[in-house]
Amino acid sequence: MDTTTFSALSEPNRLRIVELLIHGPLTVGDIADNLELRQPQASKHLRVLLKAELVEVEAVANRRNYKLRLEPLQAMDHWLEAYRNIWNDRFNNLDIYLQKLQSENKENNDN
Amino acid sequence: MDTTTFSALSEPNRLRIVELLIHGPLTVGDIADNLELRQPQASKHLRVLLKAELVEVEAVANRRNYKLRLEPLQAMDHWLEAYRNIWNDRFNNLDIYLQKLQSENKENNDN
DNA sequence: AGGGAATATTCCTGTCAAGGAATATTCAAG
DNA sequence: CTTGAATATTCCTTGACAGGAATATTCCCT
Repeated sequence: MDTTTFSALSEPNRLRIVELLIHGPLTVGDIADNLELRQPQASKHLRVLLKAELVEVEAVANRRNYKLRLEPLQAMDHWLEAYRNIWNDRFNNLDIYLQKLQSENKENNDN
Repeated sequence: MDTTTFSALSEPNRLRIVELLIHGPLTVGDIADNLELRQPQASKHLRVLLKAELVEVEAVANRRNYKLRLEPLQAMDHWLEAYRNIWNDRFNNLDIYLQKLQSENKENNDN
C-alpha cells in the first residue's frame, strides 16, 4: 500500500474534493465554489490529488474537468482486505459462540 | 470520514506498524526491532497511532503491549463503500455489454 | 489585436511533523 | 535501595506543507 494515497487524503479539503467528485467530473471553479475555497488553493489541492493519481484532468478550452480515478481507492480496498478478514472472523466466532450458548440452553430446558 | 486516520497512516513507519500488528499485539521494543526504528521514534509513532485510535495499550509491568484497533479501519471500509459501488456498477455494465455482444453475435451466426 | 474568464504558478510566511540525542520515568530483581 | 531494562518525554533542528496575495498563462470572443 502506497502512503501517497493516505497522504493526499489526510488534508480535509482534499478529502472533500474526492467526496465531491464522486458525483461526476467538475471544473476547478465549481469545486472552489462548492467547497468555498479560493481558486488557487483549489488548483493546488488538485495538483496534489493528480500526483497521487486520485484524479485526472481533461482540458476543454479554457476549463479543466477533474474526474475521480478509482484505482488508488481500489488499492486501499484491497489493502483493507486483510483487516476485514479479522473482523469477519471475530464476528463468525461470536456467532458460533452464540449458537453454542443457545444449544446449551436448549439442552438445559430439555432436562 | 475522519482525516486523522489517513493522517496517521500517511507516515510510512506508522503504516508498517499497523501492518505488523495485524499478527497480534507487540511490545515497543519488538516493534522497534522489527522495523529497525530507534525506540524513541517507535514510541512517538505509537503515540500518534494511539491518538488516532488505531491502537490500544495494555501495560504489563515494565512493558506495554500495543494492539491493533479495527474501528478506524472499519470506518475506512465503510467510507469506501460509496466508491466500491461505482466500480461494481462499471463492472456490471461491462458484463452486460459483453453479454449483449455475445447474444448479437449468436444471432448473426444463426442467420 | 485586446479584453476578460478560467486556471496555474510563484513568493512569502507561519505552522507542524519527524528524526536525533539526551534525559526522565517506571518497574522488577537482587 | 540500587541497578538495569523498557518505555516515554523533551529539546533541537530541519524540511514539508497550507493559506494568502499577486502574477502568469491560456483560451474564447469581438
